[in-house]
Amino acid sequence: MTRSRTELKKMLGHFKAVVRSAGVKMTPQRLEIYRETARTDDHPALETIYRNVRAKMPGVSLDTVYRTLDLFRELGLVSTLRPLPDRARFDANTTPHHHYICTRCGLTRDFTDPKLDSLKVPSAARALGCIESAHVEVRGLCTACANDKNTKPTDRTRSRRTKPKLKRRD
Amino acid sequence: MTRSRTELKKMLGHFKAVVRSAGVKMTPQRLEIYRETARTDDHPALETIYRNVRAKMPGVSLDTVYRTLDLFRELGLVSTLRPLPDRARFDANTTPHHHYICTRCGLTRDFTDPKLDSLKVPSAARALGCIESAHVEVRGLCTACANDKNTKPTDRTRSRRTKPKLKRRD
DNA sequence: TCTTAATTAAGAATCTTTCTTATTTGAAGA
DNA sequence: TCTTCAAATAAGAAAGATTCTTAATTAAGA
Repeated sequence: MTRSRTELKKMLGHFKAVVRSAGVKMTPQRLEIYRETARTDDHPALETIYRNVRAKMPGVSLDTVYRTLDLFRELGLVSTLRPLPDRARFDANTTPHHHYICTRCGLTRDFTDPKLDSLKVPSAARALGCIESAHVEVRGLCTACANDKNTKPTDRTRSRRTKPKLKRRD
Repeated sequence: MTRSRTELKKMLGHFKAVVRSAGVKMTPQRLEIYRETARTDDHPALETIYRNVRAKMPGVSLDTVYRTLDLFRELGLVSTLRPLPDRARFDANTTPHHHYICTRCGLTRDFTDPKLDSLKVPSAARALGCIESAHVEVRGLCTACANDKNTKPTDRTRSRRTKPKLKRRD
């Protein structure tokens, strides 16, 4: 679903303000990658973004798209439907429950709550198709990560790319 | 968190019943992979399961773990924290909203609902760490997939591995 | 026990993600 | 506007994750 012209303009304005105040450079690549990500509400996969950006800017490298989307995520400009990077995780608990996920180390814990279990799926969702399951996903910084800056990431074999520190202003 | 012996025994019973009624073979590899997945509620990544299974059965191949967990998912014995296979998807909408995800084609749609937006995070979740966000994830078969058995998967470049059809009994 | 289709191991192939290096460039200050 | 330089980029290599191919093994029904 394509976003309206006015909505897109508003988002682009916000994008530019965030980039400026974060003290990172505004490049044509970043502008185009943001524009493409914001163009629709389809939640495009990275490969789709890459393909569409290249149609306009043939020289853009795949690595730039990875780096840029990761930067956008740090700046809060985009979110990902799962913590990136992470792998699929498996859950043998087939009873209704919900998840708490640490955005830093990937720790994933079940929690239950009677009120949430009987959660009503609104008609806006039911209109999209049949419902198989509904659960709440809570994200945050787990206690261990909050306490210890050096906690080892859980269940993650690959280390994060080293990035230059963001110079935050104001 | 290790599951209690009684709970594990109950889950193993369920596992065996499902395998039998689905008409698929019970193999030592499957039993061990299930046992390992059900042993804790840590939501292990595939690589963790593989490592632990190999400690007991050194010959098991990585491919078998992939195939087996995918089978378990089809049988409803395990769920994954994201539809498998899929890639990270990006979302430039930074306002509160929720997601509907089609388990077949990966279609991902936003929906909003005032009641869900003001969703209270229960203390069971708050005990695990600080809260950055909370949203509802609804899964099901989207209208297009329900209508058309040949809908093309959205935004997925790789085709699923061809699998033998499950012979369902009863 | 015998038979056979399902399942597996092994390794190759493919795809995804990250890293290294050399080059280019945005933007702040002269 | 010009200069400067840290930040950002392209290109390709490397590493890692996932799937496929093939041949051998095996679970489970006859």
